[in-house]
Amino acid sequence: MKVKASYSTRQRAVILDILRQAGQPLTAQDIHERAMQNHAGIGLATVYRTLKTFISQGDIAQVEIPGASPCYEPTDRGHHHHFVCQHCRQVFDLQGCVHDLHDLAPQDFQVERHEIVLYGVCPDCGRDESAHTDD
Amino acid sequence: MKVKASYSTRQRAVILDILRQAGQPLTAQDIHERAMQNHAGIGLATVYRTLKTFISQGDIAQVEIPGASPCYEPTDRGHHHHFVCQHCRQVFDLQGCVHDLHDLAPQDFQVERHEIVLYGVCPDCGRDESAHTDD
DNA sequence: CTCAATTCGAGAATCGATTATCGTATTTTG
DNA sequence: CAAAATACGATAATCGATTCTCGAATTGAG
Repeated sequence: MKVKASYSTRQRAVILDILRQAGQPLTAQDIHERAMQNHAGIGLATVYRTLKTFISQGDIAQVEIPGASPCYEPTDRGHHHHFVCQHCRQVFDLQGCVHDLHDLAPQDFQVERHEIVLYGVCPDCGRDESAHTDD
Repeated sequence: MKVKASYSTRQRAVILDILRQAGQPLTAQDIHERAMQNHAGIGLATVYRTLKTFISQGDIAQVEIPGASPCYEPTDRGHHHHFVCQHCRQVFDLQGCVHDLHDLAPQDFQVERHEIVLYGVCPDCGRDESAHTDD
């Protein structure tokens, strides 16, 4: 059973690059839009196909955030968590973690991993907010 | 603008009761199934309609968990978090919380709330697992 | 360069969750 | 109990995310 060959294409390079440059998780839509801007002509289907390929190769991970669309990010960023801006819906990476986290579960639960998501207002939107006082 | 009246119906009582008895967040499907068992004849549409009503009244809250279907739970349980069993996909309530959590975000982010989700194996599935050693 | 393998693009199709539709049934009010 | 307001049930429709389809284009080996 030989592993199916994998061609290196412009599209794949672009998508991986976008994700690496981003510094924050992006949705498939985000990636698609940026790909269209930077280098015209990448179909949404291709974005999904490519993400899938990279995910199975372990280069990219899907990030699911309650209240946000599924995002994708490179796997080389180590353990970290996320912040979701309730204004612009963007997802940001956070550094660090907290301990004692697994103690939240009773003894008879085996905890294998955890997710932490902070919600609030990002710096950009915070600036707007103080000006508008809207929402 | 008067607030729309709200009739008290068998269906609403049943749904709220199911949710209160459950002790853990349930999906709309879960609720529907249990409602069918306990008291025949509650449509899925009614489940959603009723959840929506209760949510707007503040009696029920929707719980979104990455990797799980949207769940619903009574709001009278105070601040708590959740555990998702990677085997049976059930969502459990956890008591307690951790501090220093909001420090994860840089100063210029306004943190308003947070979510913590632990993933692992629940007691029931852990028992099975040790017997089968499968998965 | 040539050919076979692989990938692409655009749009249709699918999927799970949720909402809308509409005729019927139930709850309130008096 | 009668009438009006509200809710129900079954199913079709919708929604966002993702996958599939298939003819055209690109890539890698020789």
